[in-house]
Amino acid sequence: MGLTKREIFTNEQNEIAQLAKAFAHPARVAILHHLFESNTCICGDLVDEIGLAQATISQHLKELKNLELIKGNIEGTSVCYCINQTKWDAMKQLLISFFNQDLTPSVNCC
Amino acid sequence: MGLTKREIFTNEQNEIAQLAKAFAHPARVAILHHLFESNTCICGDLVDEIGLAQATISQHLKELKNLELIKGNIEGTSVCYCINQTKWDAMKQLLISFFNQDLTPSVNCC
DNA sequence: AATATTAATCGTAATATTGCAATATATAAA
DNA sequence: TTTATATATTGCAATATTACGATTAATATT
Repeated sequence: MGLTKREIFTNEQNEIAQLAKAFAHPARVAILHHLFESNTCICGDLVDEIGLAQATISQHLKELKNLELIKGNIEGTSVCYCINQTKWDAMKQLLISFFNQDLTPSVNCC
Repeated sequence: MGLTKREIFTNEQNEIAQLAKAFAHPARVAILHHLFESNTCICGDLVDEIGLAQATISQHLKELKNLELIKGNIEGTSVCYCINQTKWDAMKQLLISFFNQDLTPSVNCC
C-alpha cells in the first residue's frame, strides 16, 4: 500500500501526473516564476528571494531538473538556471490539450 | 518540518500548486478522462473501469470535489459525478496563463 | 420488515514529500 | 596552498499521500 499503481494507467496519464507534480508545490511555482521574470538567468539568488533554506531550494531545483523543465549551466562556483524551452513547450502541449478536453463535444448529463 | 510553508508564497502561487495537485496523480487524471469521455455521467463504474478499490476511488473523487473541479448528484443509491465547468474554466485560465509566461518577452541568457 | 446495492468514512500500513542542519564538493580568490 | 563562496548531498524528523479492508449510512428492492 501507499505506492501509486502506475502500471494500471496509460503512459499519457502517468506522464501528465508526473509533469503536474512540478507545479504541485508553491516553492517550485515560485522558482519557475523567478526564472521567467528575471532578465538574466538566476543563480543562487533564489535562496534569498524565496524564504527557504539553501538545501531545500536545491532539492526543488533538482526535481525540476529531473523533469527536464529547467537546465543548469555551471559558471564558476555558481550555477545558472534557466527554463528548458523545448521541454516546456512539450509540457504545455500535453497539459493544455488535457485541459481542453471539455471542448470536445459530448453529452453532458448533470 | 515536512509542512509546506504556504505563508511565504503568494496566493496565486499557492492556488496554482493546489490546483496542480488535482492532476498530480494518474488515478485522478484517469477519473477526469472518464468523466469527459462518457456520454452519461459515470458513477460507480469508475471503480470497475479503473483498477482501484472502491474506497480509493471515493477518496480521489473527494479530493476533486474539494477543489470543486467536479460535482456529484445523488441519484438513488448511486452518485452521478461530472465536471464543474465553471471551476474547470477558471482552473484552465489560471494554469494556462502560468504556462504561457514564456511568451512574455524577456532576455534569455542560457 | 428484511435484504441488497451503492457510496462514504474510519482505521491502519506503506510510501512519498517537505524542510533543514550538517557535511561534502568544486571552483575562485588571496 | 589556504581560504572563501556557491551548490549538492546526506541524514533525519515531521507531515502528507496512497491504498485498502471493514464498517457505516442511505436508499431500493423483495
